[in-house]
Amino acid sequence: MGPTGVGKTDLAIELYAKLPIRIISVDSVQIYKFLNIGSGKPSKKVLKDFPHDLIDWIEPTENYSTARFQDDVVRSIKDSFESNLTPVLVGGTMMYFHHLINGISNLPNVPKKIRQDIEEEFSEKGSNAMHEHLKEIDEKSSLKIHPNDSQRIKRAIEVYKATGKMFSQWLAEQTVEVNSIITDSNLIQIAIKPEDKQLHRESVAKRFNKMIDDGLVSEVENILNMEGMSSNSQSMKSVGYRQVCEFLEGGYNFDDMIDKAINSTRQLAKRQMTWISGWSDLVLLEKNRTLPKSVEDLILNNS
RNA sequence: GCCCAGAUAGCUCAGUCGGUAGAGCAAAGGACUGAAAAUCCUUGUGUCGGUGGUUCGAUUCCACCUCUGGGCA
Repeated sequence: MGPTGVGKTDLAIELYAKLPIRIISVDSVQIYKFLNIGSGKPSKKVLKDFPHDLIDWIEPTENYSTARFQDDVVRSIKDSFESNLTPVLVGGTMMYFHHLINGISNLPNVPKKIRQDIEEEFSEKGSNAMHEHLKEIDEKSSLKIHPNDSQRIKRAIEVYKATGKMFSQWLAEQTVEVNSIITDSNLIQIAIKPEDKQLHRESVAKRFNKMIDDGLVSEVENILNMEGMSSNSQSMKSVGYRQVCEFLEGGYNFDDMIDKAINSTRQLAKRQMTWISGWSDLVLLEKNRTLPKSVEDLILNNS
């Protein structure tokens, strides 16, 4: 794991070349088909020679979630062990890693309709009024969630609407269990962090400019033209895609779009680093450092 | 050359009827239970262009200078 643009894929590929492993992607954007350039997805050729699970896994019109990821990744890890390959999970979606390792409550699905209704109500009434509403139905959650935090307010309300039970109640009752596939495994957690902050800032800018040169704008145009797609789709909310959509809709000029996208990418990397700095049991690698020998030994012993 | 406007935080700008200043963005730190590349929280930052004058006190008023726009020649 590690922030965007530190070379996680390269390291995984290197391992794949010499050890019996299976690469599983932990990336909430590369999971979408057609989001190639802007997600930093490995090329078709690389993916053919070094197959990754959970890349090109769902349509860009779909909504994905942490919960769905937990199911998908556990299945993938099982398959991997069954074929005598050590699963190597690679990616930067830190919350997916977090819940895989620490578990997540088993909560019921919320029907689409309810979510849409709340969405509408929200844009009518605004965040503070909805927070007041949450306070009436589920005070405990309202205390934990900041009145500006629209997303978490919506989530708490939708769970209540769908089940008649408070979100806080669900969390209290549903004990969080870590999947046995994790507790039974010999787990090594490795993070790559940028060797130098300033250098990483620059490489993020370079990387985005290269995405533009590689045709990110037309990639986004093509995706938006697909049946059922719009700039409101969840997949188009991700860094880079969001700013290009805004540019195509006339909100930003070209140069502003590039600046905003680079900034957002840096902010993303910072948030990813916040996860990492509080992470326990982590082997920390600087960029360009090779894996410790112990990791290779473990993989060999596993299989 | 003349006239006008401007010069304040890293950037864009607000403001001080004279008592040394504040927004947005950026930055730094943090949170994170089905959108997480999402969503949100907290916190700085200053020779107020330079020199002099008036004043108890000037970033604020005045003069000159420098620079940057725009207009007229």
